[in-house]
Amino acid sequence: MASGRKQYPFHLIEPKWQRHWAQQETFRAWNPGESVPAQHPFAQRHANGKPEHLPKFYILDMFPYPSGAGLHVGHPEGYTATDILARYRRALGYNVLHPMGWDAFGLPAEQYAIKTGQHPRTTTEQNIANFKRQIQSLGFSYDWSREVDTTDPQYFRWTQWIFLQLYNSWFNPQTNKAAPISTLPYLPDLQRSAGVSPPGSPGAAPAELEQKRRAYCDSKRLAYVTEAPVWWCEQLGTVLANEEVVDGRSEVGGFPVVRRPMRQWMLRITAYAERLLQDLNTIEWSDSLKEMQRNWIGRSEGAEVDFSIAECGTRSAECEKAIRVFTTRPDTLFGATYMVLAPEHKLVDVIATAAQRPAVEAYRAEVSKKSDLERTELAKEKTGVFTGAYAINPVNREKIPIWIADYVLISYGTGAIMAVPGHDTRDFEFATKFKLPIVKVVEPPEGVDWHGYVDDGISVNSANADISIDGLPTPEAKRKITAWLESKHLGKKTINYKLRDWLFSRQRYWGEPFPIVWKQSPGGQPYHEALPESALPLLPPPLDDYKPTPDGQPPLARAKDWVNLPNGSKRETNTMPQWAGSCWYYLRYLDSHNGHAFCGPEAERYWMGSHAPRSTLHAERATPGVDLYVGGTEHAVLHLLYARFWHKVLYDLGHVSTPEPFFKLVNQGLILGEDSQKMSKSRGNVINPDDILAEYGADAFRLYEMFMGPLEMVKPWNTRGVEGVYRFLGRVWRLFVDEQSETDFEQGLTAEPARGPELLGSIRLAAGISEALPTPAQLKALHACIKKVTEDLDGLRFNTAISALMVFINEAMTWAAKPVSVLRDFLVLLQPFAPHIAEELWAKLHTTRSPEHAPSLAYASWPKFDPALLVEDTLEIPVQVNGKLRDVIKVPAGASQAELEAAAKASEKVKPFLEGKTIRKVIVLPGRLVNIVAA
RNA sequence: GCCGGUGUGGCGAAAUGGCAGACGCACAGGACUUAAAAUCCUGGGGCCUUAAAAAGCCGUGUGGGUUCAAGUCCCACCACCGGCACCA
Repeated sequence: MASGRKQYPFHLIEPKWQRHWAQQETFRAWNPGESVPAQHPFAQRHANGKPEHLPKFYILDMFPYPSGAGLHVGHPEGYTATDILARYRRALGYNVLHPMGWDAFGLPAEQYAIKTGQHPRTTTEQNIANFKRQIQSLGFSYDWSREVDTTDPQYFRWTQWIFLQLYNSWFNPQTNKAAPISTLPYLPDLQRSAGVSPPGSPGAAPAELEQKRRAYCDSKRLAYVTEAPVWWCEQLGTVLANEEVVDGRSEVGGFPVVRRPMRQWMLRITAYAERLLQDLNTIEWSDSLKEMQRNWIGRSEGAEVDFSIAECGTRSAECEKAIRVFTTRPDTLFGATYMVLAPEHKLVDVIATAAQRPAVEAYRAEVSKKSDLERTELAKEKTGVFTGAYAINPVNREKIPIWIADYVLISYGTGAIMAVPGHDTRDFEFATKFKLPIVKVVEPPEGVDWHGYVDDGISVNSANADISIDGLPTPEAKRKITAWLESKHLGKKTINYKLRDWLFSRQRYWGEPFPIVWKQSPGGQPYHEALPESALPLLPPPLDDYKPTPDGQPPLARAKDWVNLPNGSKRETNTMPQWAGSCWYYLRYLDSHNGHAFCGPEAERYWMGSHAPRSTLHAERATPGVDLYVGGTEHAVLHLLYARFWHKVLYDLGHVSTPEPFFKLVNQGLILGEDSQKMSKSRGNVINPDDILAEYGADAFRLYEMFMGPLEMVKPWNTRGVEGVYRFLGRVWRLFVDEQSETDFEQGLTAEPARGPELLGSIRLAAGISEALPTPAQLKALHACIKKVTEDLDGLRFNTAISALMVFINEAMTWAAKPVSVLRDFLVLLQPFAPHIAEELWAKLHTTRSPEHAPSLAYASWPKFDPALLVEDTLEIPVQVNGKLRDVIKVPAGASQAELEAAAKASEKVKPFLEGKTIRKVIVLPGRLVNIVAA
C-alpha cells in the first residue's frame, strides 16, 4: 500500500476517544424512568429532560453472525451509515437508541465442534470477542450496555417463551388475529352443551374425547407438528437446510442429499399471509423490497371448481366425490379439455385404471426420486401419464381425461388443475406433446394468434343452456362465471398464496431447544405438551459428540439423561433454526436486562413509538416501531418476513403495541472488490478492514465507505479512494493545528513513541484561530455547508454531504483568520462522519479547560443554518437562445424580469444569435435563467 | 419468462425539468526540495480549427416524442445487475 507520511496521528487519537466514550458511557441510551447521572453528557444536554419526555429515535443495524473470518468491509458500510445518523439525531436532541449484538447460533460453530470436539460456545465466544474488537475500533456510538447474544440462556429463555406464545395460540379467522388456544371453540363441546351428541360417539370415553380435543387443538396451533420431507446428507451425517443444498448436493463437500420425511415443527405463517401483504402499505421500505415480499407471499385471486369423476379405476367411495381445482382463469372453464393431478395427489391411487396403473406407478416412482430442483430444471420438456380416468367439465358436461404430471405441484392450490391448453403456456406445451384437444375460448386482439394466448381478451365459445359469458372481456367474464359456479355449488371464489408454513425445526445441537416434552396417551399415541414458563430457559445438554445419531436422530438424542425424564416423558430433540433468535432481538435491546419479561411494557411503548412524545425537533411524524433499520438485501424475504410475523403474533396477544416492527428500512448495496467482482477468498480480492484501519485509521475508513456512492448502490472498492478522504482529514487537521508544534510532536514521537498520548496534548492550535467575528464570506461558506449536510443527512445522501464538507475545507484553507465560532460549527457537522478527529480538535478548541471537562462534542447541538446569510448580492444568470447556453450575465440579486430580459438582450455574446431573427418569446425566471426564443 | 434496479469523462460519482460532469481518484504540468515523500498551485468530455487560443459543433446506453428548455418526463428498444421462476 503506497503511503508516506501520516496525515495526522489517528493512531493516538482514535483509541484515546474510544476509551473516553467507553469510560463515560457517552452513548448510553436512557429508558423511561431511569435517572440520568448529573455528570453524564446526556444530563448536561437535556438539563430538565427526563428520557421519557424526549423524542426517541431507534436506529437499528442487522446484527451480525460472528463468523471466524471476522468483519467484512460490507458490515461497516451499514454500521457507519446508522452511526452517522445516530450521532446526528443526538445532536438534534433526540434520545437515541443505537444497539448492537450477536446472532450467534449457527452451523459453522457446530461443524467446527463436530471436527474438533470443542464446544460451540467456546468458538462462538472467541468469534464474538474478535467481532467486538473490530467493531469497536471503528468508533461506533453503540450503547454496549444493551448488547445481546442469542446464545445466552438469559436471551434464548425469551426466544423459547415466544415459541410458547405461538404454541399456545390459534389464529381466529373471524377476528383475523391470534388468540390464546383456550379461546378455541371445540366442536364436540359445543355440540354437547347444545344437547347434541357428536355423531357416532354417543358414549365416547373421556380419554377418547380428550384425545380428540387435543388433536383438534393441535390442528389449530400456530406452532404445530407435521411429517415433512427434509434434506438428509449421509456423508455429513446431518440434515441440511434448503439453502445449504445446491443442485442436489451439499453446499459443503458436494455430497449427495436425499429427501427424507421426518417429524417437523411448523409455524403457521400462512395464517398471516394477508396481513403481511396488506401492512406493507403502512411502512416505508423500498419498492423493490416490498415487491420481493409481495412476490414471496404470492397472492392470487381465482376460483376453486369441482369436477366430478366420470370414470374411475376403483369402486371406492372416493369416486363419488369431486376433484377440486384452483384456477385464476375461471373464464376459460369452457376450454378445459383435460385435467392434471400432481403425482403425489391422494386420488391418484383411487382413480387410476388397472390398464394404466403400471405406467402411473412407474411415473410416480421416477418423480419421487427427483428433487424439486431437478423437477424445475428439467422444465423444458413436459412429462406425464394418463390415469385412465375421466372427469366431467361442469360447464359443458364433456368427459375429459385425467392425467398426472409433475408440472402440477402438490403444494400449491389443491394439487390439481383444469388444463386449458388454448390459453395457458404450460397446458399448451403439454397438450401439443400428448396430442390433447386445444380449443379457443378467448378472442385475442386483432392480429394475435389465439393458440396459447394467455392475456385478457373476449370470451368466446363459452355458453351452455344456463349461462353464457360470450362477448365479455376477461375481468367481467371471471366475475360472471364465478357467481354462476357459486350459485350452482360447483365452485367458489378463492384466494391462494405461494407462501408456505415455516419449517421451524432443525436437527442440530447449536440452537434453542424446544420447550416441549412428549408423553404417551393411555391409548399409546405420543403427544406433545409445553413446558411451563417457569422451566425456562431450557438449556441444551452437554455432549462429547455433536454429530447426529447413526439412525439420523438429532444430536440432542445422544444425551439420554436429558431426553428421558423421570416421569417417563421425553424431551423434544429438535432445535430451533437460526432465524428464531433474530426474529425479535430488536425488542430485547429495549430492555435487555429484564429478568421478568422479554421486554418491559414501558420501554416497549416508548422506544417502539406508540407512547413516545412526538418530535418537535424535526418536521416528521412520530414513527411506530424501529425508526430506521439498515441491512443487506440478503434478508429481504426470510428474516424480514419471519420477524414481521412474530411481531404480529406478539401484537395480537398484547405483548407489543405496534403492528409492524420496522417502520423504515434501507438496504445497503454490496461492496465489490477492486476488480468489480464480488469479494471472495478464491478471487483473492477480499479487503480486510483491519488492514485499512491500520493504514488510514477509522475516521478515513468510515468516511470512504460513505463517500463511495449512494448507500443503496452496488459499488466497487478502491483503496486509492481511501487515500483521498484520508488527505481530506489531513487538511482538516492542518486547518486547526500549528505547524511548528506538529513538527515538534513528530520528532518527539520518533524519539519516544511511548509518550505519544502525552505529546498529543502539546500540539497547539494554529495561530490564525481567534475569537474574531467571522466575515460574511466565511459565514456564507459555513452556512452553505450546514444547509447541504443537514439536508443530505435527512435524505441519507452521505456521499454528497461529505463532498460539502470538502468544499468547506477547501475554502477555509485559504483563510488567514479563522474564527473559532465557525470552526466549532464545522466540527459538529464533521463529528457524525469522523468522530475521533472531530472530538480531538473540539477538545483543543476548549483549551481554557482540560479536555476532560470540555463539553462533549457527542451532545453538542446541531447548528441551524440561516438562509439570510446565503443571499448573494449579485447573481450569475445563464442566458440561453433557443435553449442553448450563450452567456452568463452578472445581475444584482433583486433584478426584475424586465431588467433581466434587457441585460440578456444587451449581452455581446447573445447578440450575434439574435441577428436577423424575430424574438418570439422570452422566458425569464428571476434569479435563475433567461431563455430567448427567436426564429 | 415475470418482477425490480442501473446505464453520465480513464475510474467512483454529482446535477428541485433550467450553466452536464460538483466532490474525489488516477493522470499531466509547475512550485517547494540536493533528491524523494508529503504539501501547495494549475489543467483537463469529444470533434473542428490553431503556433496557442477564442469562436463553433457534438455529447448523459439506442431510436422516437412532449417542452421555450430533457441526464431528468412519456413511448419503444438494447445491455448489465439483483430477485422469483411449471405457483395454474
